[in-house]
Amino acid sequence: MRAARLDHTDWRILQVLQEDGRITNIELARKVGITAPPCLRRVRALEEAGIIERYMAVLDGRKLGFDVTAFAMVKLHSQAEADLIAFEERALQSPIVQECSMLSGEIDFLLRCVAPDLTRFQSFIIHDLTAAPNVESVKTSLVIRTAKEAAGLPLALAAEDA
Amino acid sequence: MRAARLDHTDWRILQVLQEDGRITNIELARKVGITAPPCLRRVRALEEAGIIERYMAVLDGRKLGFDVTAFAMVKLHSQAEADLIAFEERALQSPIVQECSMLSGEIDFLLRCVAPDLTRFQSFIIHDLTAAPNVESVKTSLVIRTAKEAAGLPLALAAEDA
DNA sequence: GATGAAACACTGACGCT
DNA sequence: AGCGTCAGTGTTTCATC
Repeated sequence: MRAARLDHTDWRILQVLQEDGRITNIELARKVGITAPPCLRRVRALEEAGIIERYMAVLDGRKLGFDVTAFAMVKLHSQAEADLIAFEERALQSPIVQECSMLSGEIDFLLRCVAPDLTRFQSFIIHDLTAAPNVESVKTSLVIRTAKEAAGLPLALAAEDA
Repeated sequence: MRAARLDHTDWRILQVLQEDGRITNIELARKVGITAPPCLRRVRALEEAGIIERYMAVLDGRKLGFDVTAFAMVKLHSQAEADLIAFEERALQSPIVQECSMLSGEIDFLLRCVAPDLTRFQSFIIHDLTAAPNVESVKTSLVIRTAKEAAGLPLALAAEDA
């Protein structure tokens, strides 16, 4: 589903809400140059359309004891659709998997993983990934540091027509 | 910096706010079983401590015209700290780079990229990445589908002591 | 898109346990 | 230390133009 055409105000609303999801509607309205009621109507419409999927608090994993972030690159033996889906569903079972992307090319899946310690991560890799059916190989890389973490979409790149 | 010890209520607050960053304080308080004022005090403390980094709206990239998501795996010639930092800073210049992680192992950097189309993505890879100093190789993989996108931390894994 | 009004939420001060 | 009650202020949200 593609959205109805967005105007400049909508883009600015999205930009601001992506930066600060808890901004009050009044301040948001002020920032985009309209008054509160139409601003709220626009936000609701963007939510309805699924353009705004949800709002979330971004937490600091390190401060909460998630000392390990890692990527797992998975190759499967079979790339038949049913087999891809089967693997995906299995990967999603684990709370350790934060993000699961199906890729084109040599690697079939890239998993972003978070764990409290290496032991838990390793046991996930061995018992849940390597041991899963159809898995040919799993290569893991620990994240040493993350410079920019899921910062949000670069809306300026797509808002040129508004 | 490590945070002060969190109790069960704090963990539930984090869990709820990660799910719904725009929940009203009153409803949040109700969900975690206390009244609004102490609940708000806890939230503010969690923000102060940097445990809650920020709040954001999660947007649907596809509906906004970001048809391409891809990962770029970069190897450098030199892994000296200054060279790693130099590359990182350069990568962060581009709005296309959504996430930039320094890795251990063969691959030095993994970049999560978003672009409106393949042309823009390709031009980024060629002009900004491959042409950058110290870059040995860049391998890219397009994301065919994302099953679970940066869903947030699996707080249950770390909250066992509270 | 703006105005005004009513319902609701936020957030301070204070007392309690 | 931390929770709860109360009350003033600001915000959300609806009807209306």
